Amino acid sequence: MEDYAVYEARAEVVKALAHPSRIIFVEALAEGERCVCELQELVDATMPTVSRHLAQMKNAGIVTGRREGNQGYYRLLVPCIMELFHCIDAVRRDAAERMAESVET
Amino acid sequence: MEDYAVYEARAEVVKALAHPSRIIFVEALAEGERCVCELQELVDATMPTVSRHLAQMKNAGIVTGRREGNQGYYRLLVPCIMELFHCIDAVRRDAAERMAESVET
DNA sequence: TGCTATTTTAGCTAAATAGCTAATAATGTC
DNA sequence: GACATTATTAGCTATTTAGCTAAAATAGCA
Repeated sequence: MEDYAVYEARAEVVKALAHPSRIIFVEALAEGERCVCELQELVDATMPTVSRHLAQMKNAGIVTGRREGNQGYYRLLVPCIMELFHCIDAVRRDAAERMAESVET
Repeated sequence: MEDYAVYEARAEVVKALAHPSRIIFVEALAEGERCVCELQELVDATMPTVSRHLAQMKNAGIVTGRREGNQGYYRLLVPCIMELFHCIDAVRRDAAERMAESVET
């Protein structure tokens, strides 16, 4: 309760990952820099929507953007975020196992 | 785009962590099982609100709950989630450094 | 300058999330 | 059974988030 700001800050970063499209972007950016147009092709959304997602991720400090010519490029600032997804996939597998068990029981 | 469901599922788990109170609960539960009343004391919210947060986390497969007497106990199912917070704190430190640099420059 | 391509911002609406109070369950005790 | 305690669920309102279209930047090129 005392340094609640720390938890709010953490939540901001987590929120910046809490959307299917943004997770897809992180996964793509983990392999290297991508331009906005490439990222758009990965999801079913308009360019403005993609741009806003990227802005949110940038604001949270997850990615950084640069401009080259008339197109924008983004790259992942924190590769360790990929480990999170491995962890999450483990969570999901565990949940699936518990479901299976409870059916048996 | 083809197995979009995987990304939606991941997003559900991430969303279940995307709130200051829920992050506080995860941190507390990382140290061991806690009853609902103990968790409530950690945050500024009513019992129903705490209960809903815990239900969401349970639904996402992050925690599991049991009843003993007339009080409920929860425990963390996936300790690796704590690594996420270390990663996030690193993200925040990096962001702070970049801020400092951009001021100098 | 005028035109095109790419990205971002503005302004709006619809949907999701978070919180409360009140009501209901579930247990334990007298 | 009556009552107290703890937790959950229901029903509601306020805030936040996500998406779109339209408009505005930004950069390249004729």
